[in-house]
Amino acid sequence: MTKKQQNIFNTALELFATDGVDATSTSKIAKVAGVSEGLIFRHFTNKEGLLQAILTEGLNKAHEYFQLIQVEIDPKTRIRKALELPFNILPEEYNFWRLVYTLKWQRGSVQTEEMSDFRASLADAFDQLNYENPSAEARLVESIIDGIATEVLLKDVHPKPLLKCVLDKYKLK
Amino acid sequence: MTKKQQNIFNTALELFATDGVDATSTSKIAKVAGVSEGLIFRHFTNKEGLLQAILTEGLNKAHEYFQLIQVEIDPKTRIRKALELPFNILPEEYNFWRLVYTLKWQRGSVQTEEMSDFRASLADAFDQLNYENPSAEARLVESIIDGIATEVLLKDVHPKPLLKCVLDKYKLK
DNA sequence: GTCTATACCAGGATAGAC
DNA sequence: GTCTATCCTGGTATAGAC
Repeated sequence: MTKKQQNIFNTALELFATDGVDATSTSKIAKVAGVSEGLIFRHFTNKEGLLQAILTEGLNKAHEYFQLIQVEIDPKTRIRKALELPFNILPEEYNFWRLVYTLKWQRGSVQTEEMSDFRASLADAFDQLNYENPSAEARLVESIIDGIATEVLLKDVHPKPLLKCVLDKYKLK
Repeated sequence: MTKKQQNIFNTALELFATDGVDATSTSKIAKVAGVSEGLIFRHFTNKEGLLQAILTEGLNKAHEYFQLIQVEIDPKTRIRKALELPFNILPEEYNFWRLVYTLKWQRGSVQTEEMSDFRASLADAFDQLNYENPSAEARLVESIIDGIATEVLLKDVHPKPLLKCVLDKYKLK
């Protein structure tokens, strides 16, 4: 990736995340990135291509995080690490996740394959701990993660006190 | 509201919710609603006015739900009713809530005034029950509600098993 | 790799007739 | 209250020069 290509990539991510993909024009991306509009299309074919480039790059990284949790053998630790996920989002990753959460509502959730692995490994953990309904528990954890992530990404306050409350509910600590 | 005005209102809500506001053109709304495009502007001034009309109508109804919870005196019942919220969304209301959740990510959450009342009444409930950090608990409940609502609205499965799991965490039954 | 110029179309919005 | 016709802007995308 050349310098200017990176510029396009980064400003597009920023603008897509804050204003939404549809509300972000290629001309604005070019202007903010300090680049000619034509260059966007040279490098990324079209606006959709630019979006896809951003998504695949970010999802690869994200995939690693999820993997790190699934390899955890102790069920309690696995659940705890999952619940800690939204509290460990790095500031550099905010834009990406805001984009992902926005897109959920229009294009359907991005990538379902690795997410179902993640859910399965959570259900397995709850099963080991003899919870009554492991798969429901797994779905609940996912929902809680989503809910807290939303709070973190939108309110921009790092809500450490919340973590204590959640872990408490699961008698982890 | 005349018949056609209602048509515009309803199809706009539907399209806004599924495709997003920006991706929904006034011409498409007109076409689907079986109405001339000009009529939209006669009735709602502009696209933004149409959106606002939809939002204020829906938020008034929503406000009532929240009020119903806040008047509940027993703290346990109040918390339980709050947590039940996402499970009681009516199918007719799906589009509205999908729209609201979408807009969160671009325009900032719609109306913060009545929501902070709601949060305060939750914190108060936790306070009465001698929880360690009532305000954090209140925020957590809100996050859980948001997370589950997302699950309900996007996956379109009514996840009753989840309810049992959540109530369990709060020792409500 | 990058820029300028430009084609082309679609979107929001208005005017005026019925 | 409703429709048709139309204007104008701005958005996506391409061509060709440097």
